[in-house]
Amino acid sequence: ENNNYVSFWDYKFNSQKNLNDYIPLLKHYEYIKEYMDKNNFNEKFENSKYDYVTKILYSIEKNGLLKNNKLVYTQYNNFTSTGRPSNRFGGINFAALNKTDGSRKPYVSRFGDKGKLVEFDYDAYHLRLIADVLDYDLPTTSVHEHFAEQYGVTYSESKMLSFKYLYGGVPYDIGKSIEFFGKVKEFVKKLWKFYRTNKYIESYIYRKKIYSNNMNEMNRDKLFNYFIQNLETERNMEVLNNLLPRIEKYESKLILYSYDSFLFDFNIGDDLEYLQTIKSILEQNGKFPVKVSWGNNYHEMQDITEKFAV
DNA sequence: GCTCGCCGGGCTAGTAACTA
DNA sequence: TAGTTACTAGCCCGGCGAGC
Repeated sequence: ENNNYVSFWDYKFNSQKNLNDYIPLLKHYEYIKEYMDKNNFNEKFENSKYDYVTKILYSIEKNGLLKNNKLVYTQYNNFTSTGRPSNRFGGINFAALNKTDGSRKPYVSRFGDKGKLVEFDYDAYHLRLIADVLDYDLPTTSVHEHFAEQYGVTYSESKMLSFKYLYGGVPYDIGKSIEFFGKVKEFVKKLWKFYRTNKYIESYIYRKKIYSNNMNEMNRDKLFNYFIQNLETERNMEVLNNLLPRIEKYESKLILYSYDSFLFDFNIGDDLEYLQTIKSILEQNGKFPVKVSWGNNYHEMQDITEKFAV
């Protein structure tokens, strides 16, 4: 938000009571008025799906993560402009935990030597999501290797190029030579045309309307980014809505949701059956393959995907 | 009552993390 | 290409006291 006093107080004095003793009421008025003026509140909010989105995110929040012998909690905000929940609490942005500098090391299992942290990561998630929308068959093996062969480059270069094409636009020659990106290009074009004509688009699963009068400086690639992040979030919520009731009876807990990955605090007593149930539901009959890793802490995770090979 | 200068809050822009 | 949160630097400007 533009009114910086809110973020300032939240950052410096988030536990301070009686804020009205310090902040004039008119400052609150300025903040709320500015927000109301900028946003369209005329549309009635009728999408009941969001009731369970809130419940799902709460069911993750309440489990907490064990850090330095005490539980720390996260807080999800699912009303972001992209629809993708942000996640922070107590000065930590959990979606931005550094992977290499040891920031993740203090997070361990609450079950001690009878527990492990287990992470399920979707392989090339956005590429597979959009392939599903386009009804295009991608291989169940590594997507980035598949495109590396078509581009004639290495695995890491292929990953970089696919991201570039997906979010920065598909070049003419790539659209012509690689069928998948040709279809992506066509889809992005149609989506943009619909948005320009109708002044909104709908999210793919919940049919939530995204209105142009609530968006700043929209362009074709940005719109596609919004569409795909909404798709990712809505599909994840559908999957979690299916998964959570099935794993309620176990001791293990889902403790962190990071867009294409799900972190569980696994009690070894729950056995392989628990992990196989999760993998199977996340993958949806192998349509969205996941990689599995585990470790004694969130920094030192080891790939164990092969242990699940049939 | 006017001017000047200090102080500190308001605000913007930017960086660094991470995600796809 | 898009997003979020945490945090910092530095400029701008208004409040206020001192001095005349």
